[in-house]
Amino acid sequence: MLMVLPDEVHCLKQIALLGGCRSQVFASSARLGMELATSPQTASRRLQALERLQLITRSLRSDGQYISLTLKGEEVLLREFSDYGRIFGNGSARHVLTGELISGLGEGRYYMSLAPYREQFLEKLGFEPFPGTLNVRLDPGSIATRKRLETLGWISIRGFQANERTYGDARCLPCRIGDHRCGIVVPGRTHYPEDIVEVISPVELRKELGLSDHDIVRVEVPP
Amino acid sequence: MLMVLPDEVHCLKQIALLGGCRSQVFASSARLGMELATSPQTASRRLQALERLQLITRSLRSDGQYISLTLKGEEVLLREFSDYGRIFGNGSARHVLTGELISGLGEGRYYMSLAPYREQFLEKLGFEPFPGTLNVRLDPGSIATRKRLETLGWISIRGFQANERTYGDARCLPCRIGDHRCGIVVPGRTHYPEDIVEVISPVELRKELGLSDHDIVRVEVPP
DNA sequence: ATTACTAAAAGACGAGTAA
DNA sequence: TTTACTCGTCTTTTAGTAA
Repeated sequence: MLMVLPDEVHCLKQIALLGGCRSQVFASSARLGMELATSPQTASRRLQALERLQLITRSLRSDGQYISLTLKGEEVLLREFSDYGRIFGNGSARHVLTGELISGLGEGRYYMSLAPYREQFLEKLGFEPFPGTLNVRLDPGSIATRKRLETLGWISIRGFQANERTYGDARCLPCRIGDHRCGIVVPGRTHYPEDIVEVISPVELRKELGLSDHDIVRVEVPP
Repeated sequence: MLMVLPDEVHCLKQIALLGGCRSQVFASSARLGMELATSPQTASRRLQALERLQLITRSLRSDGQYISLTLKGEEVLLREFSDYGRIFGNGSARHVLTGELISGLGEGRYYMSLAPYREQFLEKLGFEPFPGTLNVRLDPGSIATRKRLETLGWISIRGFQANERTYGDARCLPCRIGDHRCGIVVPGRTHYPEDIVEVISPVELRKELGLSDHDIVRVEVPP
């Protein structure tokens, strides 16, 4: 687990605020120094540090530099956002994700069949998951909403060891599809594609709702 | 405009995460030092600094201290939250505030009658406000939602000078009550009670919706 | 104008101590 | 155990310089 200093997070945030999340942003150290209330030298050093931490990428010009956040950098900020979300409560806002049903690789089915996971879902979500997951590729417009979900109350699922293998941690967010209580499941540390969510439920949703590939699915949070 | 260092914000955030926003939290410098990855001495110095900035209040015991955030401290954090909200987009989530209609002090009516304000509302919101505001005292459950609104796209209203007086800045968030497009208005710098929102609209809502004091009002964001 | 380096100045850090 | 000092050390900052 790498340590990012508050000063560095602050710098990263300013870059993101300038638009460094969506695209690269042109900014000189002098300008960044203004925003951070430091000297250009310090701002420059911050950028070097962030680059070394692989939180940003840069391309230098003679009159400034193009900066953009890496995925890793965005994750650092997302974690901050999540902290603040917890501080200020998650309100009663309703989040709706829409996307198209796709077929996964069958990995979900495998993991959902493992007793240590099943037991935790039963205990923490209140239902035993059907062995299989519903994979949804989000509409572009739902991706921002997906990021917002990070601030909500995820239930953590602990990993375990078995057969000389390690099964990782995961987390789960209660949700609903139609009238069915479900859960969005995200595997622990790995970097998961941001436009895909994997949903479990007590029943086989595909059959229950008569869904097939490319159908539009609507996931609502909270349930 | 006071300057709060990133290290100090970080410390403030940890206190809030421990529950310092809702009530006072018992924490020793040693414990805080653990969370902040610093020595107890540094954590202690941070607390002293935050107290001097009036961002927290403390009461010392022989075996630790009770800490709680002040309103000012919470505002600092809220501003951070708002920054992150802007970075990660504001999603398509729907926020609903409910509360009881109360009668204001007539100040809203006065301010809404001033041409420089009226013109800005027309330009930026798309309507000329009825000269008067609807004051709503939020249900306790809506207060967290109200805080969440801070991360959304507020429209800024500039103040002006007239008759040897200064009229302050304000900001406004488009919303709706029933089928009427409205706006939540918050005066600039002053400390506004967190459980009250002031709503403007192109029409006299009290008459239009047949409302009177103590009626329940439902404000939806976005419109 | 920029970035990045070096070196002097400033400031923060944490061990030790007292209450 | 605490908090909050002091003090020596070390890190960070910024001014200055070069590219």
